[in-house]
Amino acid sequence: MSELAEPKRLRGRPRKTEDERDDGNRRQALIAAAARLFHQKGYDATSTREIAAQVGMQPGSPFYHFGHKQDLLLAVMAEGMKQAIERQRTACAPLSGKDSARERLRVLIRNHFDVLLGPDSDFIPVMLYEWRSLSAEQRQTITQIKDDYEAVWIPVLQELHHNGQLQARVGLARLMIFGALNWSVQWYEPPSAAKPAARTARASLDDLTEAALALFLRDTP
Amino acid sequence: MSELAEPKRLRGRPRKTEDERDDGNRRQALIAAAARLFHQKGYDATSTREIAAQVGMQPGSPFYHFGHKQDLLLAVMAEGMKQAIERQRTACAPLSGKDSARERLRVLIRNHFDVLLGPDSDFIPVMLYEWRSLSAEQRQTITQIKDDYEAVWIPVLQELHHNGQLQARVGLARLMIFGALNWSVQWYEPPSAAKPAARTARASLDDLTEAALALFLRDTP
DNA sequence: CCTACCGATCGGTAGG
DNA sequence: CCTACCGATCGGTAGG
Repeated sequence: MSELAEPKRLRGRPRKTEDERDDGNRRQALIAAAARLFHQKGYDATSTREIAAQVGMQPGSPFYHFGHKQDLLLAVMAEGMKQAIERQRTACAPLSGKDSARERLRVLIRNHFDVLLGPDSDFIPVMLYEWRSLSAEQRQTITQIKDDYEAVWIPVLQELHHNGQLQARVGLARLMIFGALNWSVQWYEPPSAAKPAARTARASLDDLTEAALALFLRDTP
Repeated sequence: MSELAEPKRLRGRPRKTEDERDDGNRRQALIAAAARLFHQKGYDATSTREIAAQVGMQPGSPFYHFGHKQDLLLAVMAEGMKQAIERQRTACAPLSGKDSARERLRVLIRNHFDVLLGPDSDFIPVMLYEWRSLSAEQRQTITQIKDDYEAVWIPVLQELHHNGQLQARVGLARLMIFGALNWSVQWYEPPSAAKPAARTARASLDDLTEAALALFLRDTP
């Protein structure tokens, strides 16, 4: 009785129903698992077998979806940038022409920290730290998407530069600002309620954002 | 005649003379070769065989000097930090109590860029980007040395904070400043006379230093 | 997507 | 430090 009444199968291979075809589904699962493992252990230290095991596949099966391990890495990065651009667009949507350049930068930085350190934040760190493992053409592909992402920042930084709130040359300032933000992947630990006896008060992503603004920008005149 | 008159052997295995024992010599050669390769291709993508070949050893011979590949990685990082601390001390030596905090920070940043991007700059990038490949104890070892290096920065940043030249909390400011500087490893290309038709005017390490100061510090009142 | 498999490479070791 | 070697693992493939 209970067996027949059980609507969900918690073990074994998932059923493939008519309206829930695998299609890109398994592919997406591979990308997500790869992102997690590449982030945790690095690209070279992760075997395609581990990725397969994480999604319940056999060792050779990832190569049905991706010809080479490198293609999986590219897919992780492309998916991550796609999401990052989408989230950036959403974050900027409420902004109007009335918002100051400082406020617009705040929104961009806050969203960037979220993409780097928030939930589902395996993809972009992989992109930042596994660049070396891409082929030359693959780098071109990602560079184009990354340029799209950064393009939104440039007019904001230029306005701040003209304001006098940002002193350094805009080109170098952009590189250093992204460095300061991206490096947080190396040291940031989210404030956890689980570890109440943490040594130091952990900063929130809002704290990081305010600190970054205070570091980079002069007070508005 | 000419053979007997030839004092140097340019080919073959180097002679081991009485007063030129190998001792740490070969060990140092392994560390230097490992630093170069780890920097170029990453730790996991570099085989101990390649390192051996670079110094003219047989595939198994590095393990006479280092029990494990990981120990070689630790040695690269420790050697790099030792040199970095030494260079930082030398750079700071000419400073006197009369120098402003801004000037002291300038010296620290300029030296840091040199350690990251100047000649013989394979070691520190390896330390920054291969942290993940260390064991827990190894990380402790390096963390201690790194704390020594950063300790010199803290009073300088504190003074700038009290001055009002540095606005952000000193702790977060330090992390973000190091991020901005360390990230340069990812994008910096030295200005090369060899490539006169370079697309953009390449920045020198002095340029980077000034840009960093302009980005982080307010004008002295 | 699984089964069954291959060639290559890798970290590491024994014994001198 | 070399010689000779081993077990393990890995990316990738043929064939269904």
